[in-house]
Amino acid sequence: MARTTGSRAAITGPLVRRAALQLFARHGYAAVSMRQIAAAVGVQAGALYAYTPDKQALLAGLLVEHMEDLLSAWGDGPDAPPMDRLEAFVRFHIAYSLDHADSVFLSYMELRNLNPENHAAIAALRGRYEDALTAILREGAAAGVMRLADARLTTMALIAMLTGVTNWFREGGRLDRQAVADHYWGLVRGAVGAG
Amino acid sequence: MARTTGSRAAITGPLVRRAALQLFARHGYAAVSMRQIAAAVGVQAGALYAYTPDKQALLAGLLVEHMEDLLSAWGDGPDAPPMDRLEAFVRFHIAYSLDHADSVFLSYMELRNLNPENHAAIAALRGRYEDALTAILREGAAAGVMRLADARLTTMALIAMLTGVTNWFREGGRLDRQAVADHYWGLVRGAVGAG
DNA sequence: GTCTATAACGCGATAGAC
DNA sequence: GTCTATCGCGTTATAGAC
Repeated sequence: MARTTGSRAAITGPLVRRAALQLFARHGYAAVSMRQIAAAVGVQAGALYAYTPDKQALLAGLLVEHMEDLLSAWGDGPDAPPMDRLEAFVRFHIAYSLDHADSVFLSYMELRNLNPENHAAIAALRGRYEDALTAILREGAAAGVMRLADARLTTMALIAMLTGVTNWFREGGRLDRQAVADHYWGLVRGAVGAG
Repeated sequence: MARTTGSRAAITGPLVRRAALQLFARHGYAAVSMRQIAAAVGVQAGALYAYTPDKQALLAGLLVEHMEDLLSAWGDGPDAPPMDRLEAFVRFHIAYSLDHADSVFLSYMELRNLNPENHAAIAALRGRYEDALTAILREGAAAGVMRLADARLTTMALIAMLTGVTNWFREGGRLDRQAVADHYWGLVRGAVGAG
């Protein structure tokens, strides 16, 4: 068994990523310096380069990690009726977005700071997530329980609507999470012609 | 009549703002240097300070200008029936967002780079725009032609959905602007219970 | 694995000539 | 109004000690 006493790599690594995520989301990738990240973790700037080859790889790693976590968290039940699956998707997407607001915001805002390869990788992962909703919508339309003019457009529209909850929702505000999710589900149900 | 021959202030000023808007939208405020903006305009960096006291005032000016233009472009017809006004809002918002994609993106992404006073000014202008939609929804609900659980939540949800069109719409793609607007209007109609 | 020190460069902003 | 030149500082990234 390897001796790790005295080494803090196992905890410093995640700390670096957590600090970078928070700072990037709050101030923007370009506005955050490696020194700020290091200070948040409690190490010197040079030490960060033991955990990432450079600043952009740090960002790309955060976004890949986020998309993979999102995809694995969405556990669809492919045998359930389409309306049940749609409701589950709506409630899942809202809850996940609110629980991971920093990651969600970052993965919408900082795509432009990725090089082409990293950008393509993230876009592909996002496409798989969108496909999950599109599949539900197509099944619902085929089963006659939803009325859709265009499944792909509806996918993009609904995801934008649901993700937008992060722009205004505040814990302890007029509506709690349950009420917000209920209201969004009502809007979605109407939008897919199942009001 | 003042002599202006030899002075290019009248054209350089707008050029500076146009270049800054494009670069800020493309790369992010923090990632763009005054030297880059100057190069895009064709002057030296120092010359920019004849048009703005500093970099942040340049950003704030762009955002105020955008919100004021948006508000004045939305010419509501308060006497029309609520469903007609809602349809007009949907089509206006989509068209305006696609026509001013850089400004729209910037005013969502770079609020955090404003100081508190500038931030409050922009938020107030945005609130007035949101109020316009909320008013339409409340009238529709009162008239019994819309069914809404919560007018303010619906406002935020619909604006996020409509603005999201800028994330995926591409000129010359599968759907043209007219088709996109028609489909979004169908979604909105269903969402407000008037499907 | 983390430190100090530093290389190499770009930044926002200003001063003063024209 | 625009230029050149410059100040003072911050940046990413690396080198080498421990």
